[in-house]
Amino acid sequence: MNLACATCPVRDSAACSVLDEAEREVMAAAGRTRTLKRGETLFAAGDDNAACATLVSGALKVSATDIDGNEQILALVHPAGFIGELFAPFAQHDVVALTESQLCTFAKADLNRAVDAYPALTKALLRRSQEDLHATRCLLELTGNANAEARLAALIYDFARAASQSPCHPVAQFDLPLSRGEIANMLGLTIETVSRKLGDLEATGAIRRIGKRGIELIDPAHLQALSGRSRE
Amino acid sequence: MNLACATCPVRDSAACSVLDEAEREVMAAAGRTRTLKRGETLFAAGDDNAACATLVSGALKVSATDIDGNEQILALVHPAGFIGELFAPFAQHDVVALTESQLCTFAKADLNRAVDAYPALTKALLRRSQEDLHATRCLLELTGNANAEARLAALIYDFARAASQSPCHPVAQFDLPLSRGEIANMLGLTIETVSRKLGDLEATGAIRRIGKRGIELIDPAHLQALSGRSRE
DNA sequence: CGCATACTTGACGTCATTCAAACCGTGTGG
DNA sequence: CCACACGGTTTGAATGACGTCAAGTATGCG
Repeated sequence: MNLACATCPVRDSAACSVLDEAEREVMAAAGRTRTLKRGETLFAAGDDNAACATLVSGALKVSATDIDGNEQILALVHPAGFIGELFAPFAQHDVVALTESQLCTFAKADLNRAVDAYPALTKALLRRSQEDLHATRCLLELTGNANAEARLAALIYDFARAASQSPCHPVAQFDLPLSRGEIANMLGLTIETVSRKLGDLEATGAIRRIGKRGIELIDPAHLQALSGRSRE
Repeated sequence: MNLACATCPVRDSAACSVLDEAEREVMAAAGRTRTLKRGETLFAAGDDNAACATLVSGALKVSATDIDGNEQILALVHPAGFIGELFAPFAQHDVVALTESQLCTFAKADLNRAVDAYPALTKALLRRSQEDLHATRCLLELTGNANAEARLAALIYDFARAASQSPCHPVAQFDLPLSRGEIANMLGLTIETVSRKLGDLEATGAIRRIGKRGIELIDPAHLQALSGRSRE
């Protein structure tokens, strides 16, 4: 199936938005759309020829699995995000869909050709890569010092902002995109601790839980204070 | 002072190595060399117009400081490494010299011009950025699950490999580039725990301590096993 | 209805932190 | 030369936060 750039929801925000019409058509001819259901993997660590992709809709997780089989979530990918290790011969991590997701995939060789042909694309990918780097460092910062409650507060606050249209204001109510286990894997905690601290946050009036996944922000300022992060 | 690319030790490995002679001369005209003593900062979080730089010799740390003044080391920079957030208006983190270091610095505007003019440079920076991203994710993986001993074992093993010329074989003896406090900040531990676990590693015969900073690898395989990482 | 999966809750154990004191190498001044 | 102070490090004992193990409670699906 061919790409439908004309109706693409991330047409103006993904890396390919910097291309002109002609360039975009060449890319579209090389790419393929793909749909992943929740839990399906785009590629796994060790795969050679792992594809590159732009996420059109849905959400992905980038994760590593250690020798004992414990998963650690290293990053989340939101729509317009780019996946792909252009220069590594083998994939370093697993990439799995968190929800039903649509992607534009490109063979690594094709994308490398595009990078050589279209400098603006390279620059756009560099920009995304630096943003990814920053996001990863923020997560590192969070899991390095903070206690369980602060980690959870920060994650909830981040999700509340990600769920919002406006870049900086959190939305009042949203669904967690991650299961308890995934939250635990992301924050370096256990399922039980996540569950308990969620209970604590609810008891102190910072949030309210709505079903399993739903969260309502009762006291966003308190949450933000707990998370120990003023700006960002 | 102007750049002396002809005698530059990272001439063939830094991002600028992809430039041809003419391009390199233009870059050299825009850049300045700079020397930092241990503890001097290249730029601090919040600086606008923070410079970009290639590290020629020495070592840097990238760190964040939280509200209580706790430092967290997010990355180390080795020679040929590149520093600089091209697209962010303000610096996100602090960058400080760990040892006396030589750098080539460029104003952000100049580097942006170079990126627009030389696609090969952009691609080289993209490659470095993806490598940085991978390194940061490895650190995240380490601090996420592992216990104090495993973190320390992995860090020591990494340093032993970094100190070696050959990419993958650890050197038998080397000096830690970081103080106990910096190790603690990097691994999300306390000084005391680092000190104790170093003692444990010595007691079990994995390493031998030589003075404050020196480390001799007695049983590298044991170290690697402790670190819980088979490949990489 | 019965089973599976995800989540919650409780009791207990453990590892890292905290607080405190001692130690060591180095530089400074008497 | 010695005394002393100072930063970095080591060591010890007690506390506490999070993990582990285990049981119990939804929620959904065949």
